Amino acid sequence: MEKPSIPKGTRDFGPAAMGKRQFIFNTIRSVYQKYGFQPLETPTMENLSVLTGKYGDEGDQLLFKILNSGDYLKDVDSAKLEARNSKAITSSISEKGLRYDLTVPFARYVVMNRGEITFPFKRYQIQPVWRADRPQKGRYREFYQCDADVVGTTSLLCEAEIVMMIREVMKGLGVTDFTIKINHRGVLKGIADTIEATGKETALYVAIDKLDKIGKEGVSKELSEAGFAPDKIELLFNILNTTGSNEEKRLALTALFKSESGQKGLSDLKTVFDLLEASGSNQSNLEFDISLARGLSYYTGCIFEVKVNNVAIGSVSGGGRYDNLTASFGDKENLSGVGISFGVDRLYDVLEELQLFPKEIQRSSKVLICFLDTESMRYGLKVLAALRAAGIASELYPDESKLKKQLDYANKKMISFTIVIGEEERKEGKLMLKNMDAGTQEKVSLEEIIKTLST
RNA sequence: GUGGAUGUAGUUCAGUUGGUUAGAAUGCUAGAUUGUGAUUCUGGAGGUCGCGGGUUCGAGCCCCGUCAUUCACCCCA
Repeated sequence: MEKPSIPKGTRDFGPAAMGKRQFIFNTIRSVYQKYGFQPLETPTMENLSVLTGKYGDEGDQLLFKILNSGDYLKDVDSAKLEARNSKAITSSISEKGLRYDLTVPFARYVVMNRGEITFPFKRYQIQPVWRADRPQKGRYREFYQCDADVVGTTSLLCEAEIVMMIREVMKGLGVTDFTIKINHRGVLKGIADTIEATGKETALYVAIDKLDKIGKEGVSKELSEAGFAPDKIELLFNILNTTGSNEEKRLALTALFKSESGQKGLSDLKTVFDLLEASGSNQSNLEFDISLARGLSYYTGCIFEVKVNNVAIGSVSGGGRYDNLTASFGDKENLSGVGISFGVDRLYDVLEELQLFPKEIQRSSKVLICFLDTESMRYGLKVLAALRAAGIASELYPDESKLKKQLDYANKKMISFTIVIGEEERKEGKLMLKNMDAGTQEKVSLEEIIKTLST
């Protein structure tokens, strides 16, 4: 027998891990619902025609494809098959793939159901996605995303609410030291226009996005290799060196940018900041980061990224506004959308590292009923029913074993109370309640136990 | 897709310039304790040293290949 294993980059989640994961899911879900988002689920697999071409060439390579059922080689062009040309025959042997993110399936859903949807449509979606890249720290082939998006409005209130939701989620998780980075694709375009990088925007954005990672020297090296002149690179760093408050940076760039898209980006950001102020929210944890670019090619307006400070892991959340998404599904009236996505798996690693998981979530039953003889077990069944009727998570040890073993079981399951039932207790009509954390015990009535454990 | 590191008990790891029967801690299990756990004491089970080949009188250790894990790059949650 071969040793069993699971595919690279996938994980099992045992009871301890699930308690922690559900804490994260519940926190995010309740914030989303509080802001008026409604749940949506889409299929694990999509038709490849939906997925391909939405994530760029790199993204297409990272799609997991599903082999057609049945005699999948029957209709394949034999010349291509003979030539071992995998790419050329992919379309004939596979027509479905696993979803790569939640935004594209959402856009697909909106286009398919737009007759029935009331706009602006606010939906949240918590489901796993799959990417076929090589796993590393904080990076998996199967992982969960928690998305919230609004489509059908260009109002910048959505952007402001995204900032507020991020703050609430982080607060609910107990994370205090974090930074919400915000930028705008228009600002990036403004930089590109200012240093006359027309046609080389992508190389520029990719390079400056790495600023905090590889530093000024790394970025200028990369840019000169991409054909940027030294004086342009110098000009770029003059812009990126803009310091001060969000407002100061915005004013400095407003004076500098000549292009329309640059000014549009700055005025959008001003509106978002104003809306936050008007909501009674300040700009704490919010940083206008001129060098923030983000990879996904479909963002067109504001872009977000959330970093937990002093933890060596990539961003735990990201998002932005996209204007052209439904257009790629042949939608004539192009809908604008804006959204945010939290990476549960990374949040998990962060909370683990900072030891922020509440202790209670790891508990299962609140009380374990132990018994010493057959008759006491039957007596315990009534106690068990009464406890459950009172809404107290409880269980009865199923086997007739030594008390030692039963208590050991309670310890391992981190059950904080046990009830011991023997001949004495049956006669007296009282139960021995034992606090497993303190090590104390006393004989009390069932009513008193229910009262104690209900709090 | 590119490059580096690591594979020894369920887990975390020792293992000398290559030398006889591969160890520890922890966990598991049974007992000391027939009504009291997380402390203590005693016993027990548990290993194809990732896999395949090579060098050697002799390989856990050296060499080659392979697979797996992991870190970094590209890209990304």
